[in-house]
Parts: sequence; C-alpha cells; structure tokens
Amino acid sequence: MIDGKGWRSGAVVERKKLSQWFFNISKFSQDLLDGLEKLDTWPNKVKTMQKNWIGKSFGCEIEFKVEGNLPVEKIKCFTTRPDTLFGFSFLALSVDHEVSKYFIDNKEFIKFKEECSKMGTTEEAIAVGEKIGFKTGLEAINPLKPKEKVPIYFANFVLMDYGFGAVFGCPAHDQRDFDFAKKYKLDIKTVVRPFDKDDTFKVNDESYPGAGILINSEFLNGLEAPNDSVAKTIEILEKKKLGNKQINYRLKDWGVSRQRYWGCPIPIVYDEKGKIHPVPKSMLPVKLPENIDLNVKGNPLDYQKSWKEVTIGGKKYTRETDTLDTFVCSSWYYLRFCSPNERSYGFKKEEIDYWMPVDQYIGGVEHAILHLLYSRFFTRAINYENKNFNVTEPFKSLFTQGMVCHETYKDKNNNWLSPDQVEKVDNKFFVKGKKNEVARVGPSESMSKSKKNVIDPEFIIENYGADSVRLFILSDSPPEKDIQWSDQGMASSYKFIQKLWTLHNEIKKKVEEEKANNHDLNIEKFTNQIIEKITSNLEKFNYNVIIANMYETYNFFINYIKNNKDIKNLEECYKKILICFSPVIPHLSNECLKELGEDTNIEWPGYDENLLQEDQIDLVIQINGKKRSVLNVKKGISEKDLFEIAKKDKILDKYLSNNEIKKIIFVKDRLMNILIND
RNA sequence: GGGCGAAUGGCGGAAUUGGUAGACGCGUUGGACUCAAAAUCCAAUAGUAGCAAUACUGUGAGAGUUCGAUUCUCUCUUCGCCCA
Repeated sequence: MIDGKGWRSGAVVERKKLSQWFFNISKFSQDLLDGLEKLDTWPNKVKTMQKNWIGKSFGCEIEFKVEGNLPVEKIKCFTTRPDTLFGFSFLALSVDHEVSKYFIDNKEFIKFKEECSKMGTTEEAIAVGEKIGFKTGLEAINPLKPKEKVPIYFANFVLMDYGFGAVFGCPAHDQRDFDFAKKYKLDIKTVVRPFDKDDTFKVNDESYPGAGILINSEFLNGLEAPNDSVAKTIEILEKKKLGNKQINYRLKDWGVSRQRYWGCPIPIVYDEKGKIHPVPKSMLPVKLPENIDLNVKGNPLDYQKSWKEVTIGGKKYTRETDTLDTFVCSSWYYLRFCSPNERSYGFKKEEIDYWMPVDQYIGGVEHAILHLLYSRFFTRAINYENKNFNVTEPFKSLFTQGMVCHETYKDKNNNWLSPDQVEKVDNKFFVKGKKNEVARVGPSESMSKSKKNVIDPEFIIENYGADSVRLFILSDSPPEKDIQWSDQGMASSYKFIQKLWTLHNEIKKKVEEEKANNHDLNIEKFTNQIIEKITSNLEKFNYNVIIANMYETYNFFINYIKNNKDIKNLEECYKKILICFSPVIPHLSNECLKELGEDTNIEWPGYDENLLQEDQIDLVIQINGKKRSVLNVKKGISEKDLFEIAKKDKILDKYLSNNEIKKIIFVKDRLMNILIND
C-alpha cells in the first residue's frame, strides 16, 4: 500500500464490511498455547512468536452505566488495566458499536465513519495515526466513583474486534488515550507513579504506561501496578458486581475467504432464499472450472454461470464463489502425504497412525506463525470431532533454516539488475557491456525474483555439478542462518570435489597395486573418530561442521597415503568415510563406492567407542590459571605422577622451584592448575 | 516502545557445554613449477615486542561468581528478528 492506494492497481484502499467464511481457530487459543509446552524440540524463538501471536491477556469486563438522551443504559468494556479506573476521563466506542445504530442517519456521523475507514487497522497504524472522535452526547459513570461522569465518543482507534468494541480511556497511562485527550481537551489524571518518583508525580508530555505505585486512587492507593493492582481491582469489582475477570486472546478467527480464482473452492451452496447448505459428500470435491476468463474485474468465478449455478436433488442452488486461502491446503498436506494413493478420501486412518506426527519438519522461519499455527489448529480441529484421529501436534520436531542471500543491483533508472547483468571491474560494478554506466550495489537480501538477485540453479548445477552446489550451500554458515551466495565459495567447493576425486583414484591405485599386509591402528582410530563426529553433527544439524570434518578427513588421507604402504584396512576405512560423505555429496560418494565394488546394501557405519580415545593425551598445565605448558602423557595419569612430570618440565620448573605451592587443582585427563605465591 | 536472540582474526565460522580460544574454509603473503599467466603444490597467517625460545594483550564495553569464563550472573552499547 502506498499513500493509501494499492501498489499495483492504484485503487484507493478502504475498509469494507464483507460477509466471509471463518475457521474458528480462536476456540483453540488456550489449547494451542498449552500445546507449545510439549514441543520441546521446537526452537524457542518460534514458540515465543506463537505465544505472542495468541496473545493471552488477563483483564476484566466492566459494565459502565450510561446517562443521556438515548435509550442506552449500559456499555460493556474489556480492559487489561482496570486498576487505572480512577484516571478514567472518557469512554471510546468503535464506529461499529451497537450504539451507532442511533446515528445511522446522522450525516456528520456518516462522514466521520468514512474518515475512520481510511485508517489502517494494524496496531501500528493506530498508534501512529491521528486520533479522531465523534461525540455521542452520552455520559458514562465511573463504577468506582459514581458521582463522576465522563463523555462517550466514537473513536477511530477502537476496533470492534477487540474486547466489546468499547474501551475506557485513561489518558495518563495509555498513549492513544493521551493523544485523544489532548486533542479534545479532556482530563488527564495521573494514577500511577514510577517507583523512583513521589506521589506528586504528574504525567505531562506523554503518557506513563509503565509499572509503579498507584496514587490518587482512594482505596487502591499504594498498590503495585500492574500485577497487584490489577488483581486487587478485579477482586473489588467482582465483589461489588461491577465487573468480571476475563481472559482475552489476541488470536482472531481465521478468515479463509478469498475473492479470486486460484484456491480451493469452498463446498457451500445457497438456495433461492439465500440459505446456506453444505455440498453433499457425494459431490465432493468441488473442482474449479477450467477454461475461464481471468481478465475480468473482481472474482472470475462470479462470471462463470455454468459453474456457479448447480442443481442438487432437482433443486437449484448457487455456489459460493469465494475460494479458500492457500494456507488451508498447506495446513493438512502432510496428512495427504501419508496416503498419496487414496482415491476416496483425503487420508487413511491406518496410514496416519503409522506416519504421523512428522518426525522432523524443516522450513524457513517465515512460517513460524501462520503456516505452523494453522497446521497445529487443523490437527486439533480434526481430532475434536473424530476421536479415532489421534494426532494433535503435527510436527514433533522443527528446524528453521536460513535463506540464500545475494547482493542487489540497480541501474541509473532504478531498475533491478540481475547478477549476470553486472560486471566487476577494479572493485566497482558496471552494467555489463556498458563500461561507463555504474551499477548501484544494494544490500544483500534473500534471493527473490522481484529483486532479480537470483542465481539460476540449473546453470550452476550444469557448470559445477549438484554435489558441488550441495557442498557449497552447506559449508561455512550454520543452516539456521542466512548464507551469502559467493561465486568464489562455489568455485572452491568445486575444487574440493576435484581433490576428492584425485584422492579416490590414488587410494584405488594403492589398493589395487600394493600388498595388503599391515593392519594399521592409526587409520582405524582416525576413521572411528571422524565417523563419530560426522554422525553426531548430522544429528545436531551442524552441517557446516560436517564440511570441516570432511576437509579434515581429506587432509588426513592425502598425507596418510603418501607416508604409508601395504595397509590392509585402508580400503575398509575409506569405504566407511565415503558413506559418511554421502549425505553431502551423494553422487561422488556413490560413484566411488561403486568403483570399489560396493554397490548395494550400504549401511551407515558404526564406530568403536574404545577407539575414540587416544592412549596418549595432551594435558594442559596452568600456573595460577594461565596456560604455561602442554604435556603429552598417558591417559588416566594420576595427579601425583603428572606433578612429577611437570616438575621436570623446563618452563614449569622456572615457576615451581622458586615459589611456594599453595594448591593444586587437578581435573583428570583435562588439566592441572598449580597455584603458587609469586 | 515491548519480547526474543546475537556480537569471536581481514571474512564465513569452530570450541567436547565451565577447562589448550580461533578447528575447517575463504582471503592475504612468501616460495616451488612455468618463457609468462592460470591451475596445482609447499609454507606462514589474532595483535604487539623479539632473530628466536618466549612474554604480554585478546572472544562488543564494564563489573561479578570461580583455581579457571567465549561459555554462568548483572549493567550498558550495537545489530538482527518478531510484535507493535
């Protein structure tokens, strides 16, 4: 949206009332919130995002008595801050509040309502936008102070879908109320002071929404806000039957209607009187019409008479032409994936029981809220009416991966340029083929067609091979982070593949030509250690570290074959290594394994715990907490023996012989810290 | 404004979860090969001082806990994400 108009069509954006289809996701608010607790292998980040999105808040509904010349006796409000009731100076209603029915013919009110519809409905738009009001002439009575009457307004910052479309205004402690009160010259009564101020504190240039102590509030004075004060006020209001404790959720019902062609049809028809009927099961699924003219204003389905009009059981009906939000399909596709060949139903119970829940789900963080929350809702909704559907959480474990990013480029006319339309000369970027036209370099962003900062995967795969691309994508950056596309990085991954191939040929030659007489423990140990490392890194999603492990392995083997001959277990170890490499570079590993006669029946290699540890270890000796020497000693060495060796060490001796030893800290097979007086 | 998270060489990033900081790669520098370049190979590469052995400093800043802190606690700064 730019300047209140659609960025593509230029149409003025305004709020309209539409009747649409909703999924009752809010019914599951509490359950969706509780379920998060059990998802212990989901990233906390995603869980907090969902928690905030559901937005549970404790508050209170309060009934305000109303006086004035309209037949309105009382108005119900929801508030999270009933404790600031003594700072009450106006009551604000949504323009859609039922009181508005008395103003339906009022020209000024109509104009005001129009004005309101121009403001966005996000909390941000409301915070930033100008607050305007329309006086109803009614007055509300403060329930805690019956002699006090305050004006009632319609206001643009109150929305019908929050609480009851009515809020009580406390300008001193809410910025929106503050802005409104300033504009209409209403009272600003300070009722909370910060902890570090005294009772004479007065709100001045902006509201004070923070924590503190209640003041100017008669019997509530001295309470700590908000925790104590809110609870206490609710208690008092309930006792006096003026209000009720209430829990409110930010999560709204899910509006699934879309006025467009692409989407799953909503299986609903209307009879001649406009009454709603579900399409009978035998006629499901409702399919979209083909050969449709998409060049129409509005929803193309509305124009498709042959599809829209339908006869069921001899009666004429009209189809619902709204289609479902695409998120609906992505909310249950994983169930369909369990039974891809089932023709008569979406999925089969036995198959759901076998496959679900998804053990490991991988996707971008951009799905943290909507897709993942909707999916969690879907399984709950199905489970709600079908007791033999046993899944409530669809994804047992979640991993959110980062995106591939690239610099962005623009020409002098502000048009996006793709990386291959740009060339680099002496560290400056130019439009390709035009040496005098500089290309402007923008920030690196996730690859998108609209910004043209994309690298064609087909082209790269053709050039470097799929294994090189996999290797590059996985190298350097941890998978949960965005990675920077770099041609240089791509090229170096390619080089590594070449090196591995050279290594392979040398090993193969050795295996074929040499007498395999000697069983070598070193290569066996190394292989075991690397299998252990790669296996555990694979489980922990430390894919970038696996690449480092692969380089380590290469470095070890290339030196090893130079310096060793006639090794009996070289082939066996090398084959295990190739299997470990196969998740990253499947094509090369399989090719190499095949060349060594290992075609089928490949199993992930295990490792021998006993071979993981070295007999000799490097042990750190610290003097007063500072590393002074590293001694290569037998594993499991005792404190006494180690100390004897340490005393003979040249560097350590310098410290030890001239100073009194106060204390020795010894951690077996880790380190020794000798504290001395100096 | 609120919530969550992050900060480590020139760069991407490792670090057995409190125990040798900088694995591995990129880049850079020097060397070999070459008529030359590319490719390849060898070596060096946190900073400061020193020919060197070595010493000191060093994981955003400051404090704290500890024999010992990149890791735990508090305060601050900057950045990122989400909600506004």
